[in-house]
Amino acid sequence: MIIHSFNEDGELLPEEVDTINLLTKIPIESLNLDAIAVVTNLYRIAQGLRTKMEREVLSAYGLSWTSFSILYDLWIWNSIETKKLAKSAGITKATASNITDTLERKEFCYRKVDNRDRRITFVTITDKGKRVMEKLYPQFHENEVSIVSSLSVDEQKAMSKLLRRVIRENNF
Amino acid sequence: MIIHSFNEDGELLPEEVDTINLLTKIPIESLNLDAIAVVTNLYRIAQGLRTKMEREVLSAYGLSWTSFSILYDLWIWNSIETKKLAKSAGITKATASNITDTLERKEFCYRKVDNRDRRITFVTITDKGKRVMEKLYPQFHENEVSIVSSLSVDEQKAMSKLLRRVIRENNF
DNA sequence: TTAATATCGTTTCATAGCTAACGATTTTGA
DNA sequence: TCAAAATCGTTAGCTATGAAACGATATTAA
Repeated sequence: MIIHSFNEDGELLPEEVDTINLLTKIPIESLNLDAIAVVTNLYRIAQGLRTKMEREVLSAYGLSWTSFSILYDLWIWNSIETKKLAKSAGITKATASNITDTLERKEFCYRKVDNRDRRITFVTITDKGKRVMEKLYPQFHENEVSIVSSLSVDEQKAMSKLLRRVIRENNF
Repeated sequence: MIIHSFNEDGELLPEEVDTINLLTKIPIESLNLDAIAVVTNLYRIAQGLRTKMEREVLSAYGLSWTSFSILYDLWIWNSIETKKLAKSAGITKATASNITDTLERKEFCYRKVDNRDRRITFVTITDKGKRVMEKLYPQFHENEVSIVSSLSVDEQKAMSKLLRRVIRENNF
């Protein structure tokens, strides 16, 4: 009956119905089903987005989602420290270092130690890297638009507004 | 000035402002800034969510995000085919196979071939696995609730509704 | 100045994750 | 009936990923 009151309008996805049916049988003091719905569905879209982009756009260029996001940052900022690169992509410095290796091997970027502070390494996009992004990004963006096209512009704006609040509150 | 009309209320995150400033200089026929905002912020939360959970909850149990999601599915369904496991977690069968290896080594689950169709392998959670989830899940859920607590219940419901539409339209 | 501390990027090592190929099994179609 | 096709999970070989440790450099404190 929790299901009933929670799914009066048949709004829930089939997986959500299964999950709630089973979770409510498990002895947990307080279960916040709305929070579960937000988190689960949010992550599901992110995962789908990533997989779709890798399959339909990025694989043709031999780029993973994370490699792309690193190259994207380089495209936007031209030259940037490894640390900022890692933070922006939400990965560790170690991973950023590895991915920079890969991108460097493909000649999409190069490294240069900062002379003023020799602990810092600047990563810079090459012309080859720029050409790839100029060809790649329009395709990426097209898919991006397509994925959210089921929402009206107002709904997109409303969604972004809520998402930003979550980002701010959690320092994401 | 695009920025101006787009950020009249100071709503945008600093990274968004940087990105738009630079993207609008790049020659791309049509740029849908609302779509970019939704996709970018959505993924950013998913990444933050995953990292936070791994650091603050899952690492104590030696579980990655994906290992957890597999174990969670087993907890909910008790016994399930490898293929469904992979689909539910949004990973390939190969990865699901690897993670099942790891979980089996920790004695959180075991495999059993289906007698009616010997191509199918059922993965089943063990008592040890269940005990871990009973201890782990409340902590996970607590964080889940905390992360979306900046939204009111109505906002959470509205958000989920929009998210579900995107999932349905994209078959995510 | 010098010693202690902090910061930055890399390396190491384990697991996660993908694609492609494979062996075993079941289903289909002539 | 029986060969061809489809399906399932695993393996092989690769890159991605993070934690921890490390070397080099910079900053701080005495």
